[in-house]
Amino acid sequence: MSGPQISSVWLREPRQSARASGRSREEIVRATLELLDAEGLDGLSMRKLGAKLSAGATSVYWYVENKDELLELAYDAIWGEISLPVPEEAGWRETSSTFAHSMRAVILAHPWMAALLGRLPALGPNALAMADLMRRSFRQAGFQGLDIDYANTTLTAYVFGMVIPEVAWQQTMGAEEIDPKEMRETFARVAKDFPDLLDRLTEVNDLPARTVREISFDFGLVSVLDGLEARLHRSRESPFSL
Amino acid sequence: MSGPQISSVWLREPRQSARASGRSREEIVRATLELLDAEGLDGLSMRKLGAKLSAGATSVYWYVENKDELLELAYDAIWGEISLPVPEEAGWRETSSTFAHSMRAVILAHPWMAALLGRLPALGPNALAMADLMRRSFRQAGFQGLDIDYANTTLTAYVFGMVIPEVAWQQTMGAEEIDPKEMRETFARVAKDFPDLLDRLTEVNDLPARTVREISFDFGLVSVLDGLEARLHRSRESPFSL
DNA sequence: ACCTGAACACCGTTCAAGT
DNA sequence: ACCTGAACACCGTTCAAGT
Repeated sequence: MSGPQISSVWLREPRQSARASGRSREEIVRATLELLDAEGLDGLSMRKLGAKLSAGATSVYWYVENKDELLELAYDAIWGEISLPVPEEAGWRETSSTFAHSMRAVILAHPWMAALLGRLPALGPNALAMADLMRRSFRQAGFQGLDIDYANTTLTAYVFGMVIPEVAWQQTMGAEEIDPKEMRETFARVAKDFPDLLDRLTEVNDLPARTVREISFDFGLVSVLDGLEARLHRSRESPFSL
Repeated sequence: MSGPQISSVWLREPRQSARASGRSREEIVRATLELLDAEGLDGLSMRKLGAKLSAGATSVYWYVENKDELLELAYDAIWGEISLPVPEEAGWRETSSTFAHSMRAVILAHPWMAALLGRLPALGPNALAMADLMRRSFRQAGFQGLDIDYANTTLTAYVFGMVIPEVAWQQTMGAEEIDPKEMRETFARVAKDFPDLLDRLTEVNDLPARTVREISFDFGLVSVLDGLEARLHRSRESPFSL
């Protein structure tokens, strides 16, 4: 009847009784998010969370099988902060673009998310709603069958892959004020045998790093969308080519 | 003279004396890689590594400032496994494609890499050599100035973003044999309110998951390269448009 | 120059016991 | 139904001390 399953909070019934006398799931998630936002992923421990809830060190284990389940709850809660247009009105390019930018913004605002991206099952209601909407958008664009999924995966991969290093960078820079001039010198020393890398140093004319990252994000996003659009046109010409 | 720096093994002199009487860096890295490949990222601890080197629990701290430095060494060692064509001969599309596929293969072979992608500074010799070669490739393609960097970042982000979830998936599936039929039923239950997501279930006609992931990777890769190429043509027509 | 061991301040998780 | 505390088996890192 039941072999091993993917293990996820969302695949089992909450242990709570109907007439909850204990803590509610929202209460626990709220405390978890506060801890994560304040102290980062390493700052969240079951003991601290217990304390924050004025409970024992291991009380949370009654509500949650393990720490990963807790993170799943927090993870999905954050996806709830993303708001997307109606694809049938906005069109697939604008929907994709809004999706990408707003995902980026939300992750930068909750940097602990970066370490979770792609690592936790995304089966919560908010994640599912997003996935559903994005599929609608790509279907409406003209993709069919598995291509809907591939297009969505491509876009999401791009966003994940851009934002993860961006968070790391933000973290490093935020830690202590780093002198950009000195950083450049250090880099020049390390890269001394790599002429093409050194060229970059002359090319980063003094735009603020944040601006460069935003331009970079847009550059790649437009490329990805252009690439998807090109495929769309090709498959329209010969819909059975693959 | 010296403010705070980015902290990296590659930015300081190795503590070793000229006539090394102790362990060599290679020895330590080799042991680290063995531990990581055998037991994963969580399986690596300073104590276990000490034991593997027939040394005390904290001996490695003489060679390395902290665990992150150790991971930096392992990280760069893996990039050494990637071999790329000469871009001037292969052309930028083939170079990019080889880069992407071989990066993916190497990470899937060393799954612990996934958690490190984009999180550690990539300042080791192998990482720098790769970055240098990819810049050469994109410059030769016709990109100029910061666009060289943007193109490279876009491609790398795509690969990172695709591979991270793939490793997670591989991990889940490898752990215990999961019945695909049952998984599908479970998913149908969770996604019952999302019509477009449910459609996917009918579309994943029984291709093996591994094949689907490979097709998916290629789909996205071609899209990204097409998108970059489109930009290349645009900027050739009006090179000063941006 | 290189290595050790004890010690500090933590972890996640289990489980018997309480109410 | 919900919570507690002790206990287990770990961590990374510091540091005085050894050779």
